[in-house]
Amino acid sequence: MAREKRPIRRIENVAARQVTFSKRRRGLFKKAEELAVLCDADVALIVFSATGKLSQFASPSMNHIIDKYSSHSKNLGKSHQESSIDLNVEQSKYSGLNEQLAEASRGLRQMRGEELEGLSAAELHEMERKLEAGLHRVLSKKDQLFMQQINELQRKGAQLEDENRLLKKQVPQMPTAGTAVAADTENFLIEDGQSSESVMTALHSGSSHDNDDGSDISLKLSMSAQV
Amino acid sequence: MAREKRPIRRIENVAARQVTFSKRRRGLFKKAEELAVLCDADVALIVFSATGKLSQFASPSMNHIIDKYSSHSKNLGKSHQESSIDLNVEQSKYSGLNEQLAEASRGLRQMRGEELEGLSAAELHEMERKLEAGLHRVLSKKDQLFMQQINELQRKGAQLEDENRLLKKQVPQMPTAGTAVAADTENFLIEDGQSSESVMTALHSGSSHDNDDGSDISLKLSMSAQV
DNA sequence: AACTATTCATAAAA
DNA sequence: TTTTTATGAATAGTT
Repeated sequence: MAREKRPIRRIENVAARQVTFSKRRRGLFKKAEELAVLCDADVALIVFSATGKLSQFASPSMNHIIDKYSSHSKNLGKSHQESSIDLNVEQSKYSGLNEQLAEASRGLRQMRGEELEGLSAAELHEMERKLEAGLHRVLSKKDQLFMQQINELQRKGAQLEDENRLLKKQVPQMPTAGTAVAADTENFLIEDGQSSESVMTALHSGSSHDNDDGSDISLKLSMSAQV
Repeated sequence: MAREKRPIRRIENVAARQVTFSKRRRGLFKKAEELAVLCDADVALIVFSATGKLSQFASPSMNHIIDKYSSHSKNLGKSHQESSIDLNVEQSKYSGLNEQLAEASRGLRQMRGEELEGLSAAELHEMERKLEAGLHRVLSKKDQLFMQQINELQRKGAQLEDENRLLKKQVPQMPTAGTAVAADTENFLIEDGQSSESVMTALHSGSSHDNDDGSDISLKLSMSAQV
């Protein structure tokens, strides 16, 4: 794209390669962001230079896209049968709660409709209070289940890590996986004070906006989707 | 880059957006590959179109890069330093959402209080609709984040399992080990038949009679009382 | 890092 | 969608 057309082969000269890398990397990231913005697409770009330095761009977030990617590529995936540790999520718990939520919501909506017609305000208030308390409980329960799920997965992961570490000790030649290099990105904190406070809820309307390929599936589980 | 310079904003016209997406996507992937080849870099590019269609490119392989990325961005944190896999949960996201929830709930509750005093029903209805939509969005987001979290943990767990399996093969004293399947992750699918019916919400009052557990029951009681 | 001469990418139109 | 074409961008080689 300039003085001469460069054949697309590995640039042997190290200095030249480095310079080209800098220039093209900038261009690539710029284009990636433009695509995301212009076309409302989810984009994730990860680049490691030959020297191991990381650059990244992600449209909603790297985690979001990697998750989406994982789900997308293997929905019919295998099930780690060899492992004694089960990493599957029990969905049944959630679906049950979601049904309750839907039902409660229906009730609430109905109640409100009646309210406009003119029943005793105090009476309605009491009913509403009860309903809300119920919903609150259900939602709290849902959060709790989510947190339980996460905690359990973390526990199992830690367990696997321990086992892993032990195994590595027994295999001297085994190289460790990750190369440590620079670092950056966003990172995580873990605290734990689960929510609290009030609650609420809701779900969505019947129109199933079907994607042709339902890539977004994962977030539909609970209650709905479009953010 | 052509007849006219286009501002980098979301293209509202759907057809135009689609056309631009096709063109730019091709260009972006081409550039990504060129960078990988010319500069001997590891590159991973994942793109989901607005309609959910996936496109991807990865230099050595998607799994390789995602793993490398995971190791790289990991823990500035505690434990698990030996492992390249980060099992920490990002919690900060939730706290922000919970604040929003609390605020929205406050608004809703307040609004209901006013309703009893007698403002225009239509007006109130509109306000309620808006508030509910907002709550809906926040809750959906929350669920989404939870699911993301769980997906990621599962993915990482699966990764550890794979690594584990590999290690076991190399340890004579430890017989078991399955056939190693290449590949990656897991996942569970959530089918979706999403509810339907719109809904909504409620929040609570201060009294926390925490769920001992009979949340379902009490909820159903209040509902039936209502109906 | 800055500067061009070129090639490339692409917006609009078909 | 793909092609065409006029034009804006990206960048290879140079300074």
